[in-house]
Amino acid sequence: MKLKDPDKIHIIYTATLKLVKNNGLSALNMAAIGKETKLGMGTMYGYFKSKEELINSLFKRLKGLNTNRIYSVIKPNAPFKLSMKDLFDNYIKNRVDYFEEHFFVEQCSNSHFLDSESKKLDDAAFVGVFELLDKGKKELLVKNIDNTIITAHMMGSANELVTMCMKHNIKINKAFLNQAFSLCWDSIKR
Amino acid sequence: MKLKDPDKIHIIYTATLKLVKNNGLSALNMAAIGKETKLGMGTMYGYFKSKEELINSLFKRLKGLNTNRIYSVIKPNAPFKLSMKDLFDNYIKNRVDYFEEHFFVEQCSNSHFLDSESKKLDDAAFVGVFELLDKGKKELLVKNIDNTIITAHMMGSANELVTMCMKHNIKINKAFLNQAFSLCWDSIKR
DNA sequence: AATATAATAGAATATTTATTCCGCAATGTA
DNA sequence: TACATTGCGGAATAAATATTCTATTATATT
Repeated sequence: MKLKDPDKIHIIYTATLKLVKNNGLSALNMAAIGKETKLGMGTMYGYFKSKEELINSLFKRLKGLNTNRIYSVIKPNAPFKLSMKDLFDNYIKNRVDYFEEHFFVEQCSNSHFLDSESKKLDDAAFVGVFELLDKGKKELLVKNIDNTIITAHMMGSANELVTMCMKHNIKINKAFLNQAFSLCWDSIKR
Repeated sequence: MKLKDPDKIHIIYTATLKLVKNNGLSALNMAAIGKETKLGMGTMYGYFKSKEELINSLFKRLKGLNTNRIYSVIKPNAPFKLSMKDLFDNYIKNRVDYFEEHFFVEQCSNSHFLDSESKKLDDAAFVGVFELLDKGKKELLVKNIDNTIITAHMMGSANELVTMCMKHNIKINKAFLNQAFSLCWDSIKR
């Protein structure tokens, strides 16, 4: 007998990300994935029982990966401002390096494709920032403003900066990161 | 003879916004619009020659409306910080009051539905902020950081704040606006 | 009120897209 | 090498959706 090719799922994922980046989630269809991967319909449906399952499966995988990647950078006993800067830089670097993935996740978040399990995952991403902010507040380094507001402010800023850079083809370097972080730091510092 | 009902376009627009808010752009279909408006297919196709034209027509209308609404609040000779605060408050109020409209615009921006004309419109929205920032820099009130970065920072922050409020059902009041603005102001002030 | 014209509803059709099905190919096992 | 089993491609089918068509209705004009 023949065994399933362990690479095919990855191949399908990669093609899906590329297609969504180029045409948006709303234009994604199985025929296009088949063309891009050079796989037959039957093959794809051997790995995913529907288009919806494919989308949700990829979404969940990416959510997990990205959450790990982002927080892994915080060093346990580093001073607060440094942790903040590491997190900020890493977050932006991540958004750029894995642009396609983030774009896909964003498109899914506002679509009708996500099942309830995926939607849950979609929420629990900010926890690590909250913890860090609490530490900063304890040390009287951070304004006494609700974590939700501060987090929205910083994440929103970071996301929009990346979107803007991708749009205008701006290369992100140290100087850029320092300027961008200085805006965020000055906004939250006590 | 009978004349076209001048309200129908508006009725179709309203239903479209509602449906996209509830189910996302990718789930929008003409049958659903027909059901929501209680109009027949033929009627809708009397006003729009295709689904694509309907989407683009609504997109263009909203882009124009919103750009006007946002900048109309700036008083010509007000001091810089006050102009900034007015703009900020008004922008957020606008995002909340016209949530459906902004959501629709956002969904369209990342879809394959927009024609080239719509895409152009999609860009030219930040000009007013740039002008204001230049004024602030001339008065040495604003950090000497590229306008694009500052604007992305502030817009990103404002947008995410609104998204967050809508998600957690947080009511936006004066205190909230002041806190949110204080973050932004401290980040850009020299 | 009668007529002509255009709007309208919704069924019929065309188109697009998801999913299934089946013959063939590949490869583990004996 | 032969067999059994499962993977695979892609045509066939099903389902969803956009668009057109036509009989009917409404109303400006006379």
